[in-house]
Amino acid sequence: MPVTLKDVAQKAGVSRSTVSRALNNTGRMTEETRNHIKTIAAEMGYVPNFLAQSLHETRTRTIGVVITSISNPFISELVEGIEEVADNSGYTIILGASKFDPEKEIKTILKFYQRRVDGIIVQAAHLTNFDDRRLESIDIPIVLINDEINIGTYNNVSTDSRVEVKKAVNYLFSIGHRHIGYIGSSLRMHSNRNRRMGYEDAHEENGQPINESHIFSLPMMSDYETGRKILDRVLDTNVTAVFCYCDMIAIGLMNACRERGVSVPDNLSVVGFDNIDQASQFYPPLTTVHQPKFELGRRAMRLIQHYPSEVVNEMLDCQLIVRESTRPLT
Amino acid sequence: MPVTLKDVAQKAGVSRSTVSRALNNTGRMTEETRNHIKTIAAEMGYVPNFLAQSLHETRTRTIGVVITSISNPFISELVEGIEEVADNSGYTIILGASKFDPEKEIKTILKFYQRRVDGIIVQAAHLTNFDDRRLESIDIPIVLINDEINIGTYNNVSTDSRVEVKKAVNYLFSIGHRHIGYIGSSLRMHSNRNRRMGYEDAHEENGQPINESHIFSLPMMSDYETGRKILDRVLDTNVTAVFCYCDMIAIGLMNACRERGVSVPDNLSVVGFDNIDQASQFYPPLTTVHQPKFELGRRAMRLIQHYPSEVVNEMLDCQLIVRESTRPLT
DNA sequence: TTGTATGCGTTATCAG
DNA sequence: CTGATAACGCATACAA
Repeated sequence: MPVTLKDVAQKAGVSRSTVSRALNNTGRMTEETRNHIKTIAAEMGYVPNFLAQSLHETRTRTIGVVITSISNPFISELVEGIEEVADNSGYTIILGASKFDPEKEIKTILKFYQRRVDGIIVQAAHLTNFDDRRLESIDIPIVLINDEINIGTYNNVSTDSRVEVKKAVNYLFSIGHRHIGYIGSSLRMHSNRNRRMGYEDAHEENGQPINESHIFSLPMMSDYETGRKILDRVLDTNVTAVFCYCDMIAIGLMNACRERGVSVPDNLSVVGFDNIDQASQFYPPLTTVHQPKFELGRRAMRLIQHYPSEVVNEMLDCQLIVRESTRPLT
Repeated sequence: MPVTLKDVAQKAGVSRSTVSRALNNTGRMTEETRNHIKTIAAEMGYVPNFLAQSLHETRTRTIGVVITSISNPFISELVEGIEEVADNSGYTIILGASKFDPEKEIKTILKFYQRRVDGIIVQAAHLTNFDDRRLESIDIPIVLINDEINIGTYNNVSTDSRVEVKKAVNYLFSIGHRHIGYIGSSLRMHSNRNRRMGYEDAHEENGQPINESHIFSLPMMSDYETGRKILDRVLDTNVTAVFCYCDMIAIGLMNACRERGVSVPDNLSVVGFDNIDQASQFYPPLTTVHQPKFELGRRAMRLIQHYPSEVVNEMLDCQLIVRESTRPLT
């Protein structure tokens, strides 16, 4: 059993309140008593019970972070950003993985609420899928990251993926491609839809018709496998370039290309999304849309700390990073 | 302010204890009252305060996880394993990043202790670097992961990297290599030393002398950059194969090779350690030692739950995965 | 079957 | 300057 205030008080021959005041440098007392008490507390290895403090202060300096899976590199960078800001201001984060299960997501949020976290950050939210009454009673700060559906209902720190994808596809048009594929991830309903709309926007801007048969997706958990498995179908069409929902899909696809003897970028240009570390380490280095992952996490955490009275939607800019997986169509 | 037991009690016209019993299905009462109370509680959106419960039960169902950096893929898989087991048994994990700073590591452990976590899992521990008296008072379960120095003092779930590296280097000898380099990471003092000893063991087993000039390292944070930057020095020697401390170093090195026109594996065989996802997605697919990352995390968590009375050191087996970054020397 | 009292560990208020 | 007391929210032993 840990040493309590009471234990220290007994040993020091004073009351608990005096010990508390001595240790917190509050109240008035001779430096002598204060130091005496501090010494005894240190000797006994006293460490204040954070639970008791939290219960009293009705705040926990804890932030709940709901993610789909921590082993996704995009997400782990996000979490790193959150953790950094949290740690710098005396907060601690608790983690919960939803595994893409909306019900699990709600459960995790409720679990965090039960733990009386001071705020919740949710990545990949399905919050309004169910008009779930269970969430109504939750009156703590909630910030979503890269949410594409709950805008206006919840605070959101995000990138405008529709616009960013449009830019990326526009780039493909600008270097001469006319038949461009879209490879999505049917598991991420909302963000996938938005990115696809960006793909369509670009076609419209360029006066190009959309060919439904150039839009691909598989309901797979593994992004690498999604990219890898889809190549067959892509090659059945006349696309000369593809935009992929995320870098991992792009990488899976490019690996399948190598196995099939399809050269990237000579036979097929590939664009990803996210700019995970791996994108630049791969060969050919992947042309992709850089998402400021670290900064998304940091902003989300700051938003929790300075919680706005009105719902806000912070938009962060992305950057198209042109590397070697794309080339002009000659 | 969240609804409390008292609020529900008032509305239901009973005492707090009755509400508590009704909700916890303890005590004896008519199903009618019980349901009545449950209904009211639900209507009011009552969610028990976990802090108060924890304070009462003197346990928090919380596990502190100390890591160096969550964005390292090896570590994020570890955490995923921990989280899975934790979640399945009603535990929640809190995260703290040490950034390779031993002092920060200690601080994080103390922070977790202050939060009265039920256990602490530490990756990359420097626990006995300082004979730090601050840790003496901590009497909660601690399990280290892949610790190479505190064996016997703390519980440890690990792989035997010395033996595993020896096997990997033996493999290189077995396919004809005689001049084998070792590329380390001087920031990971203990594990680096152990892996290097495995490298030396293999030389001894094969009756080969150790050439100190074949042992390389840089004090860099980025593993990719370490691998990339070290190639020049490697090429100044006559090594035909290198073992790398981890996959990320191997990948950085192989990228530098491509830029220099050095073919892997034709001109240089490369072996990594960890078998992160990226190892199989890279080209050439990396020959590496598979560490059971997920399982390490799971075992660590289980060890916390069934805490042994005597210090234990659980060893998990690795597997050499031969892929295409190595080839026999002809 | 239900209510009262107590304790978990801390801090703040209020007397002394 | 310091000590007793209440309060944070809950669960349980005990009393009714």
